[in-house]
Amino acid sequence: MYWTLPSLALFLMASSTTLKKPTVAIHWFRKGLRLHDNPGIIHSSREAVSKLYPLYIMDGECYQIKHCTALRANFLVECLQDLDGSLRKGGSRLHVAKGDPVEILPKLCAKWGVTELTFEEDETGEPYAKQRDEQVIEEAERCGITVKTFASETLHPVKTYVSKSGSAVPNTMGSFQGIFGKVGKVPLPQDAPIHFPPADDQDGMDAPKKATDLPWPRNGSCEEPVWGAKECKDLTPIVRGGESKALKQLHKKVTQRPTFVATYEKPKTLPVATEEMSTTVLSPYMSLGCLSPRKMWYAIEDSSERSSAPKSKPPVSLHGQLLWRDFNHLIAHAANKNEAGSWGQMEGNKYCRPIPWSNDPELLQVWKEGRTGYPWIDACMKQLEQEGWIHHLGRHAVACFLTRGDLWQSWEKGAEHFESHLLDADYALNGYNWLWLSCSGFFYQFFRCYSPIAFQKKNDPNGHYIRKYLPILKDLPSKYIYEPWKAPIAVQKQAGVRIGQDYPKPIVDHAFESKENMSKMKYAYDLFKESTKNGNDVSKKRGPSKSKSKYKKQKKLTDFQ
DNA sequence: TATTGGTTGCGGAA
DNA sequence: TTCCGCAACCAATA
Repeated sequence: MYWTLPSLALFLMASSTTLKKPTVAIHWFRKGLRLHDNPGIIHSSREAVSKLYPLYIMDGECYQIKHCTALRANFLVECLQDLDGSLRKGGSRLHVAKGDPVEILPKLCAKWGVTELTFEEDETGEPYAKQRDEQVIEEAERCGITVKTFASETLHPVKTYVSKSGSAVPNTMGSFQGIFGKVGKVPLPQDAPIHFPPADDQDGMDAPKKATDLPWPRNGSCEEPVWGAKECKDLTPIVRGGESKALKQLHKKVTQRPTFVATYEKPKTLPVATEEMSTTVLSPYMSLGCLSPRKMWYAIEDSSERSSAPKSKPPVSLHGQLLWRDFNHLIAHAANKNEAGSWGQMEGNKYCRPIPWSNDPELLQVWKEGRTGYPWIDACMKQLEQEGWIHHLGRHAVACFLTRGDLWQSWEKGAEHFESHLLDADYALNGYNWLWLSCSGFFYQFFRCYSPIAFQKKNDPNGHYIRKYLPILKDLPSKYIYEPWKAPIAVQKQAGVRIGQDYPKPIVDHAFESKENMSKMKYAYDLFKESTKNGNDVSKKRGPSKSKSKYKKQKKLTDFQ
C-alpha cells in the first residue's frame, strides 16, 4: 500500500534535482495487450522518453486471472509472449512481475527512477480494478510521478457517451444508437510504434512461458491450484492468443471476406458449425485488447465497401456487434456509478429485477459438466470446457436452460462459470447477456423460451455438432440424436450407448418445467411492479398462478450415473 | 392512453 | 417458406 522508506528515500534522491530530468516511463499493460492503436504505449514511445519499461503484473485478484481456467491462463500467457516478442523487435522487451500492483508499482518506480506512468483506463467501474487504480494513482502522484491514462477500450470513450446522454444513459440499444450517431466519426486507429526507448534492466522479470507460471487461483483454503495439474498441450482452444494472431484473424475473417462482412446478420449465424465457424471469433482478442475495436471498425468498413451486396445494418451487422460492446460497457459503467459495484450481481443492481432463483448446487454442477441429458445443451457445455468458446446462440441456449427455461438457478452462478471458462470473458458483456437471457433485465419476453431439442434441429438435423462434443452418442440414429432417451433399447445397443448409464436421462422435463417457470417469472414481475408502484406493500398478492401445463410434475431424474 | 418495436422462440397450419 | 396463436413481457413514443 505504501512506499517503503528506503525506496522513498531513493526516489527522492533521484528526483530532487532542479534540472528537468529526462522522462523515464512505465507503460503498465493490464488489458490492451497490443502495440497498435494503444495510445499509452504510443505516447511513451515518443522521442522525449529516454527509458521505457513496458510492464505486465500478474495479479491473482484481477478479473483476467482470478477465476480463470488453464485454458484462459494459457491464452493470456500466449498474449504476453507475443507482446514480448513484438517489443523485442523494436528494441525493448516486456517486464513481468507477480503480485499486487499497488505494492509492486512503487517499488519498481523507485528502482528504475520512473517519472511517468501510463496505462489504459478501465471504464466499466469494475470494483477491484477501480480500487486498484485509485490507489496506484494516489501513491504515484504522492511521489511526484506523472500518471497519464488513456481510454482506448471502446470505439469512443465511455465518458463521451455519458456526456452526450443528458440526464440518464440510454438503456436500450435503439437509444444508444441515437447517442452513438451524435458522437461523430470513430477515431482512426493509430499504428504501432516501430522503435521503443530502451530499458536498462535486462535481468529477470521475463514473460511467463506456461500457464502454471501465472498466480493460479486457489480453491478456498486449499493450497492446491485448481487447474495447475492440467497440461496445456491437452487443451484445444478455439484460437491462440496474441496481437499477431488477432491481426491475422482479422485479415482472414474480415478483410478477405467482403461479402460475408457486408451481409453479416448475427441472428442468422449458426452455432452448430464444427469446422469453419459462422462468426469471426475475434471476441477473445477483444476481451484482452489484443485487437483495437477501432482497428476492427475500419477493417469492417473497408471490407464491406468492396462488396456490391446489399449491406446489413446495426444492430445485427458486424459494426452493430461493436456497438453492442460499447453499449454494454456504458451500461456496466452506469450500474457501478453510484453503487458499490453492483454490475455482475442481482442485489443492488439497478438494471436487474429480483427473481427468487433456487439454489441447488447439484443442478448447477450437472449443467456445468454437461450432464443434463439434453445433448444439444451438454454438447455446448463440453465445447466451452474444451475450447473456451461457444457460439453466441449456444450461449443463449445454455443460459436460458440454467435460469428461466429449465433449472431455475441464478444467472450469477452461470455468469461466474462463463467468466472462468470463456476465452472472451468480458465483465461488461457477460453481465449484460446473463441479465438478458435470464429475463432479469433489458429483455422481458419470458414466454419466448429456447427448446433444448428444437432450437438447433432445423440447422443441424443429423446432429454433427452433438456427435463431435458427445462422442458417446456418435452412433445414434439422427432420429434420436436430440432426444436419446426416446431410442428403443435395441437401438441404444446398436449404437453402443445405454441411456441412463453411459449418458444421462434428461434431468428435468423441459415441456413441464419451462411452463412452470413462465408462471414463476410472471409472479416475480408482478411483485416487482407492485413494489415499484406502491412502495413495498406486496401483501395483497397471491402466489404464483397454477401452471396450465398438461404435463404431470416429474420427479427430478438425479439418479443417473 | 394506446401504439409500436424489441439483434436471435416454438409449433402447427397453409 | 411464411404466417399465426401462444398469452401477453417491457420501454419508448406519440
